[in-house]
Amino acid sequence: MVKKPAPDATRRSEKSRRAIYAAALALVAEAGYPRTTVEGIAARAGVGKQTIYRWWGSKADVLLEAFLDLGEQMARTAGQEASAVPDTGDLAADLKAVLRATIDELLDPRFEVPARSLAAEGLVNEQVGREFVTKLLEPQLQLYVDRLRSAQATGAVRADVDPRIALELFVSPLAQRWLQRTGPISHDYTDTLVDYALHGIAPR
Amino acid sequence: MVKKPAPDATRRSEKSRRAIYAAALALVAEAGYPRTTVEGIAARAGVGKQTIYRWWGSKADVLLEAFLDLGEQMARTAGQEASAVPDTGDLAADLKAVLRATIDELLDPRFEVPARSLAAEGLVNEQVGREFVTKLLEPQLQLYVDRLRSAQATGAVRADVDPRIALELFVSPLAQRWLQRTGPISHDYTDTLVDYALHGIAPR
Amino acid sequence: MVKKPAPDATRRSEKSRRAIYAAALALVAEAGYPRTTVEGIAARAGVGKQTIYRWWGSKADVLLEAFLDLGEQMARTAGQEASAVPDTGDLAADLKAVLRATIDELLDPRFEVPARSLAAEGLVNEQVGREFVTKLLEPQLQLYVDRLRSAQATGAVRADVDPRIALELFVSPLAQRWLQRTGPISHDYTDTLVDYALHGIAPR
Amino acid sequence: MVKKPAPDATRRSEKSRRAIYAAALALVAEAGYPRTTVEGIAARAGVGKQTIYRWWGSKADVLLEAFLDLGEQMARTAGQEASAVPDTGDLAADLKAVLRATIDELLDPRFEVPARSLAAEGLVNEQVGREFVTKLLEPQLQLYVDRLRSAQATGAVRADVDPRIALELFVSPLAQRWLQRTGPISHDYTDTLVDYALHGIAPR
DNA sequence: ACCTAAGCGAGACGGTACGTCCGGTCTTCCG
DNA sequence: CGGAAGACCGGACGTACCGTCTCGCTTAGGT
Repeated sequence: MVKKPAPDATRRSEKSRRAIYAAALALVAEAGYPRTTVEGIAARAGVGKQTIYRWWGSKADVLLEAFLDLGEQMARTAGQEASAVPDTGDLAADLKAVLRATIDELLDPRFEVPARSLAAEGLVNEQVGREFVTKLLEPQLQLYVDRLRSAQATGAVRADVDPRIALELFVSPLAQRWLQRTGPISHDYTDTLVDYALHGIAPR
Repeated sequence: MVKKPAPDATRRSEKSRRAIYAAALALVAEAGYPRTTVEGIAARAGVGKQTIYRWWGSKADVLLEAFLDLGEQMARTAGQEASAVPDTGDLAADLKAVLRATIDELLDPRFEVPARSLAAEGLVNEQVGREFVTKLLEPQLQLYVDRLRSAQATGAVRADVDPRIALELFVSPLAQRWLQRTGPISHDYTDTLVDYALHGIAPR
Repeated sequence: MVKKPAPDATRRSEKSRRAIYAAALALVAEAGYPRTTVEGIAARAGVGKQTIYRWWGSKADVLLEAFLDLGEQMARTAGQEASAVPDTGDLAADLKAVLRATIDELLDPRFEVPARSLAAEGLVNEQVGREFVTKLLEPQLQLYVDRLRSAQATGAVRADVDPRIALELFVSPLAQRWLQRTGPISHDYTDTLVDYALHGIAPR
Repeated sequence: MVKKPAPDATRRSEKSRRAIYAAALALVAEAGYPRTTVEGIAARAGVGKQTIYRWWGSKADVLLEAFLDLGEQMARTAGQEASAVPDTGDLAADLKAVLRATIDELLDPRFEVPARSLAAEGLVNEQVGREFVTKLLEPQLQLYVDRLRSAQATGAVRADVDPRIALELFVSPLAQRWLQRTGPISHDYTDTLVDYALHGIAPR
């Protein structure tokens, strides 16, 4: 197998990298993913196409990193409070609060278009999908795992429940409604999901 | 606004339509969605490109109809038993059975590649997404709604539960694991989902 | 060799034929030859494409016949005086008069565009070229042959001169200037040509 | 008016340019002008279509330049003897010699097909026509003007004759017979033309 | 007066080429 | 030597026409 003689990352232009991220996000937001082109990103960033191909393998790669970078920036700006599900002792309340915040984020157009675009690419392009899940989705889900384990310690969740599966009861429905537009998403909706998930739909 | 003078559908070539469906599905299965081209479909179907553009607006449109057609054919071939969730009186068993069958279908490569491709396109292209949901997804989900309502009548599900939301507790997690590859899917997994959904994760 | 089962000319629609001629000439005049299409002619004439292909082999054929027809109509309208070079006894004057009239015709846009188009097609398409020459050009040139022969009888032209070649001395220069735009054409110019042709450019 | 941001000619690929010329001439010679396509030229030259459209505006433009280039090459190869009409003092002999050589060239298929094609295009497309005349035809004709002027100096041609018109007496007939196939072309024919042109067709 | 076979308008069809766009590579020159 | 610029080969796009092929529908004669 022939491999490119990997470029020297220490000499990489930070300015170009940032310009490319900005251009990629802007173009996706303005024109949508399919009408965003590598050529367009290069032109908008004032960068040669080769500079993009030198450091990334495809449009999807660029956007993925740009989006990760955006996430980091936002996290740094907003402070650290979001890096965990709160633990007030009231599991239902904690989950509802986080899901309400998630809804607000999902509806923020700065996130929506690139996130949706990456998710779409990830469905079809396994490599992008894996990275998307590993770097973006799974870390978020792990926070729920942590909170559920803590709830198991206090007896708020049965000990024989698998937290990684349990979290899907309320996270996946929201994800599907948002991604596939299978239904409206609202604070009431996620509240209901939490209630159903905690106590089931069968008579108690 | 300029509109094309809609072609005369009565003179449409049935042979071409079927050949196009077959070619589209075959190419998507072989090469994947992004490497499937309108030109390729036309060539494989032995059809002029214009014949595709005359009746469909895009690659996604063609594939959507081809997939719908495939579904109808399968349904016709397989008989009608699949058009409803079974109702043996044991809700948990019925749901588990249907979800196990769904898993088998999701892993059938004849379905997997085009379904995934259409779903991906639907994330990003709202029009395709709406049609995908309306024509394919929602009719399936409605079958669960029916079964849950029947369960409410027998008291197996609480009367105050919204069936359209309740079904997402077990359907959406499976959908997400399959679409986004966020985890393995197995019969055990869906059995667990049904148990959690029916009785909740909190202590009873 | 397979031959089409020649259509029955007796049942041919005269109305369609005339409409096609008119449409062809109009389109060539408006849009130029290369942008005139069989489809366009058919649409403009309110005729099916097959009706054109049934009776003609190509766009050039249609235009050629349309132009011949136009010529006949003009001739019929204008009377018969133009079907011969006048013979007043003064050869130089007769030739100059005819050439002046020819210039006026060449500059009439109703003739110019289709004539030029047909000539162009004829350069490259031998079949069209032959027909163009045989049916249009040669009959015109024959009139000069007749006049020159008459001049030979009166001694105004040497007996050993070949009239078919001699006429080219004044006709071909005009034709070339008009067709290839190699120079301006005017009454003075053709007068000069006649003088040079009659008496040569060498000292007498 | 929107204008393309003119490409940088200094970075143009000489190899591609030559390959395109060669392919264009070969295809025109083999298949004729109307069956020569930009796509075909690109494929034969091993070049992207865009490389053609970047530097030329149309098939005719390409062929015109290819033909000019061919002319230059031939001239460079053959030496400079052809860049003037010979001047032995015997005007009739000089003209006859040049016209005989011209006939040989006109019948050389390497010249015939592209020249005829360009001429045809030039009849209908004024821009091509102007360039064809300016760059190819007029420089050739100018050589006759020079020779005729020299003849006027020696008294072999009358001083009041316009050489630019006079040359058409023998050049245009040949041109027309060749282009429009209005008659056979031979050495005898051009000899006759020169005789008629010099001394006229009227009795001396 | 009816039948039937043709021409006819219409336009869908399998194709070819158009001129444009963009992907990914390669080359040139600048800092 | 990284980067900007952009020419290059390739290949798909969506459109325009080509010439062929049905469709019904007139519209004749021939019976």
